[in-house]
Amino acid sequence: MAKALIAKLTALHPLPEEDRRFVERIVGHGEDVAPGTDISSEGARSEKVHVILSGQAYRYKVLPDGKRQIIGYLVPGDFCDLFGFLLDKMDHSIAARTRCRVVHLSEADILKLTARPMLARALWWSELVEGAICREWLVNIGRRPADRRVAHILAELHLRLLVVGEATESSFRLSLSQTELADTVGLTTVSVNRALQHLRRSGLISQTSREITIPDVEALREFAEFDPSYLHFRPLREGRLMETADVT
Amino acid sequence: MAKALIAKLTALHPLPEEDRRFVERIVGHGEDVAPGTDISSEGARSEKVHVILSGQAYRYKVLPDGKRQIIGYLVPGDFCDLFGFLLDKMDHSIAARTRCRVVHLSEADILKLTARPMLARALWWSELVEGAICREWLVNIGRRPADRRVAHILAELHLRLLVVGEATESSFRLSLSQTELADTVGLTTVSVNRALQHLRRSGLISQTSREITIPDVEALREFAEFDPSYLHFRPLREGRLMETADVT
DNA sequence: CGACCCGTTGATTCACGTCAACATTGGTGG
DNA sequence: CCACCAATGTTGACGTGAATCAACGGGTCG
Repeated sequence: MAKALIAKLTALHPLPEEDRRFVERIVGHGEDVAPGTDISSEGARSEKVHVILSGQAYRYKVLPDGKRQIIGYLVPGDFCDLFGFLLDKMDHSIAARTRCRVVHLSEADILKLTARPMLARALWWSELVEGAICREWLVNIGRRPADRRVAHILAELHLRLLVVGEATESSFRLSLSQTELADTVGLTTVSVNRALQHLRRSGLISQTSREITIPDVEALREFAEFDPSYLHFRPLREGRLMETADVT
Repeated sequence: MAKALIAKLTALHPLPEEDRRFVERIVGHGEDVAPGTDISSEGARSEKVHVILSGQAYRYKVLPDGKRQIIGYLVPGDFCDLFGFLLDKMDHSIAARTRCRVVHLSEADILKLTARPMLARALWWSELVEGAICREWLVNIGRRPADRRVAHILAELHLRLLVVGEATESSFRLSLSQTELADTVGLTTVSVNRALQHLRRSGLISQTSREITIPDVEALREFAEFDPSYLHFRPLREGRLMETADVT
């Protein structure tokens, strides 16, 4: 049940068998969260840290007038709310997109986790990558026209899914609705719809229902100005750094 | 010379005298960087971590067509590029806005820093807050009209400056040009200019050259939908957490 | 079968971008 | 001290990309 989490934590570095069993022991089995419900809400001062074991979730904020902005996606292995933990209270909400299996870790659990250099470092890494993605989204929303914006998020999702084995070289299943896509890239559903049509007509993607195929990945990326380096898939560099000490 | 850095690291918690002297020893005196020049460039694989001792800098990316998006501001005490360090290479650039004094820390230095629980925790905290700001910017750019966008960044800058004693309750010096403001909030200079005019005409701000006064802070914040909680100025909660162990 | 969510489309509006000129400021060197 | 220049701020006219509004079709679920 902690498979995804362990996979994530070992993406960086093999995890000592001891750490591995330690994680398994800690996480237990978690509980289910129904699609559409909050895992953690803005303003909450949770005593627990939530970790997604399976399913997908997203971070979001809503404005007074009801507009929503999605500010990140969470996949199995992700920690939801180190925020509520280290920083007073949550500054945004997290909702389950699909049915999710979520574990609640106590402060003590987190303490034990982060006391282990390898695990602590994995947490750091994951946080830095999430920050990098957020910055790239800022560029995407702030400076790109609608069609490139949509192309960019598609290219990102494709690669992220590819890396975890949930996409092929040239196709993937887009699990997001156009509404979610719109709230992610700062457009309306109508604009997203038209942007997708534009991408289809240009032959950059083709679509049957939610299955998206990308005939020429390079072409899509170029159009989207997508440079994958911000995803940092070659995680830690050969660094001696932190090999010995706890950078956490 | 390390004053600002120490101030930052102690914002969370008083730093043991020992840690304090340790920091002072490590940082040395740094070197000057002229305004407008990069402290760290996208794609760089720096062996060093840069820390701003004085002056201001910003993170940014530029698109193929020359458009620029500013994705964060750095103030004295901030670490520039844990990225280049933990994650292979820089995914964005950092430029000095004003003359900056910058120290270069080696891997060994960072190791020594982060080996100290208090300092490591301060790093974590600072990273989390930066992430929170980035997310709020995403909302700002993605979902707010031009005038609110500008109002929001003004409200944020005002508060951030106020906290470090560089603003009064009702006024501050806006050191950013309208061009920089525009690249921050994803608009053009013309739109920023008109948004500012709108704010002036509504009486939400008044301006003499770069000095901005805010007659009614609450009014501005309400208009901007600015809720300061994402800045997390009440840093760590009473948490026993990490009091004893190294969460870093 | 009806209710609802999702995708799609067309007509229209409007916020913001673009372009171009001009004013103002501040710094620099003669 | 003034002349010059570059960067910054301001303004108007105009174009356009995306929002808005509204309607409709298809799939799914109770």
